[in-house]
Amino acid sequence: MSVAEIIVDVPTMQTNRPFEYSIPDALTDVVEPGMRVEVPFGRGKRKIQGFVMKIKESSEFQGKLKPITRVIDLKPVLSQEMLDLSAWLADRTYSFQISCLQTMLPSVMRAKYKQYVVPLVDDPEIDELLQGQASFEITNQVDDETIRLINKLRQNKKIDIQYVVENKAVQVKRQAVTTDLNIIQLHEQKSQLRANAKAQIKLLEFLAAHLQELPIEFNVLEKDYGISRAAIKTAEKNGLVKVVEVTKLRKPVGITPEKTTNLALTDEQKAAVDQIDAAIVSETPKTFLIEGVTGSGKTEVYLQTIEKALKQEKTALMLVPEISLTPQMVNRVVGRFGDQVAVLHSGLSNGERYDEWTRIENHDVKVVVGARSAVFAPLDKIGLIIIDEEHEASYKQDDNPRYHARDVAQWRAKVNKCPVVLGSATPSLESRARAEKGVYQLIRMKKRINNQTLPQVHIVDMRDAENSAVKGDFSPALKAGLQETLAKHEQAIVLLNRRGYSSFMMCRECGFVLKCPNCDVSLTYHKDLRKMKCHYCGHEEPVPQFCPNCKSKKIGFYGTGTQNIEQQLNELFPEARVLRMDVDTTRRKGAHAKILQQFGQHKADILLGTQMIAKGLDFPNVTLVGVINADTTLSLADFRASERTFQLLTQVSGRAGRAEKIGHVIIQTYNPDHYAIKDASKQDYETFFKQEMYLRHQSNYTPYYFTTLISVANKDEGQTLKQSYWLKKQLQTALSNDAILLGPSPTMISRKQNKYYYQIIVKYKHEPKLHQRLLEILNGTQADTKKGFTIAIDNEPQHID
DNA sequence: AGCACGCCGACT
DNA sequence: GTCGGCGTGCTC
Repeated sequence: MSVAEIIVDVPTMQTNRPFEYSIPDALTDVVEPGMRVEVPFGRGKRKIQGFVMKIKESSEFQGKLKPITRVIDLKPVLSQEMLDLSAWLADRTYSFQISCLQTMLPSVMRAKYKQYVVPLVDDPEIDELLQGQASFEITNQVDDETIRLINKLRQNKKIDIQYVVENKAVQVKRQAVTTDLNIIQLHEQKSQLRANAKAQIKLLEFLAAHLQELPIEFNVLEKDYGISRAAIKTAEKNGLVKVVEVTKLRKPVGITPEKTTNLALTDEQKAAVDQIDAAIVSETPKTFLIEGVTGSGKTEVYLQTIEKALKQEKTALMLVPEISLTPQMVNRVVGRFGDQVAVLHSGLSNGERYDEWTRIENHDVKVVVGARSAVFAPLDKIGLIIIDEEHEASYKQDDNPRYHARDVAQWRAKVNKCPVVLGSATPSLESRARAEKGVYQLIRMKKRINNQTLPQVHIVDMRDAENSAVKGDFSPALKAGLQETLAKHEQAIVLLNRRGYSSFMMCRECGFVLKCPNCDVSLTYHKDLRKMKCHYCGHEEPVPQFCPNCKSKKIGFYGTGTQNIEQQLNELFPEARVLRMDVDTTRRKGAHAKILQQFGQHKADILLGTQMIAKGLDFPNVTLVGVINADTTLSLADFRASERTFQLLTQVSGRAGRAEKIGHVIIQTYNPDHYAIKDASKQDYETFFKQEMYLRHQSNYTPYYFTTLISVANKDEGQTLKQSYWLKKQLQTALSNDAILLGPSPTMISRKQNKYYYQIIVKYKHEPKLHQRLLEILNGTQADTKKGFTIAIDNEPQHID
């Protein structure tokens, strides 16, 4: 009898390993690795879902193996590649393998557990509970008293509890018509019908004409061809047709764009395509980094290399940040590859997402475009993986499993023997540094296609007298720029750089920002303590009354909202139509795309928004981009602050004047001399890279050091601190003297949902014992998790807050 | 997660 | 003495 190794759906540290089950005779040859099965688990009668990882002939287990009770899938839902990936991912992200397996599948495929009370004897108490029903479902809304009653009844063997594992994924089934008759038989049958059987004749004619497309759904026949249900039923009764059920995949609505063909390539594009094509053909799993200025035509390179992969009978995966997954972007890919493309974006309903997943799994598509989680698309024989805007922080998932899509892509590339292409105008420091070391192959694209000129960038020094005298947030220069743009009936984008809700202190006189003396990051204000604090080392100092640099009293907290700016715009330009795009106006599904569409159709003159308007949009009529406060990201208490600022400003500047009109960019800042702002205004990535690398080196940050962040949360602050210090000690004993251990320090919002948060940061170069120790810590603190401790380990965090 | 086992306090 | 609190440990 064969045995299956199964990862069970119990997300705890102690069950984070395979459990063995016997495969009953009836299921031999049915159970395969990658299938989901139902198994009994624990002492009770509880049944849970599990993933079959491996099948073997015998077991070492001392004890009696329980049998698999049921298979949930007819065929495996995960390939061997994905099963292997789940193990690697769990280890790397310090998460449960079951969570990794679950995240690879569409959310509707997550098991749903139900419990029912089934009566065993007649009893008045049971009757009251059942209310005349045959069974009673125990949901989490059942009150404690009823639970107690149920427990009592169970102990007295008066009732039983039945566990049901449900698969939520439901495909829409529709009735359809088909026939066994061939075309000649259909014509024979038709001739035998009475002349007044009009509907029957029409049906048979229709079938004869559409034999290739059978089965055809009832509702299509009814709506598009006027053939009634009654007519079909009659034909079925006479044995002319058959009625079958088809599973209809919900194809997300979308207008199929015009078919496009390859564009002519510039020399730079051609060189890029050639290098990548060569790697596709030779099946070399290396990583390319395309550093291409905005407008250098990266997308065309992606499209033509995807085409190459398809020509090699391979598939392709293209990842794009969620916010740039706009119709514009999608249409470019769908326009080139038509219905061979599946798009996975957040706008899909769970059902639609599942259906797209099924289409990929069935090999109905060859190209997948999607955001972060699309990296788990069930594609076979991948020939190319592209990650556009590779520097985007959203490629890292910020809850468990905390994976980075880039790492997963590279893992899959190795298995599939295919290249990975990372593309960005502003690569992340990590990636660019790896290219420097020759780990990645660097491809630079310095020229904009059609020799488009770069926009003219004006940096406005907000410390100047004429600017600091202004009441609102608009400098005279920006006001004049907007005025002029409106007069020419062109459009403008106004960016409010607002990230997080940290409040830091800045002097409006000299631009000085209060920083930590040890960590070189800005101090943030902690309301509860009324003090300025550092997130890294925990250093704290009182709130200054005057600027430590210039002694001015104009030092204060910094931060403005989009609504406030919108109001100012309305007052300054009452005739202008302003569209606001921020978290409030884009909460509804599809709202984001709708706003952009409206703006594209020139239904507004000014688009006002936060980061989300900076990404990959192409509006030819936009000739002015204004940045209200370039410094906000700069002053974040995060070592990536300069990098983020540079990226944002470069991206947003690229939005202006993409057509024949010259673009203008106006950047308002209190730090006009800061390298991130200066370099961004010149779109000079290389200079920025060198400067930033120097500073990262000075202060021991990524990419010179690896970072791991360990955070603890608990309702009791004292307990949290105690736990944090214990953790620090545990880490210390595993680390060499070269590692840097920071904290524990409270997080930016040290209290969230009545829980206190503390974090420890480990910076290291080579610590072979660290990984093992972190796993031990997770195991050792398992019991504490039950007591309300949340311990999270984040490998290479994207932001530290 | 659930469930059992087991060791302490407050009740018939 | 026993009922039941929840703290601890195991589940193939």
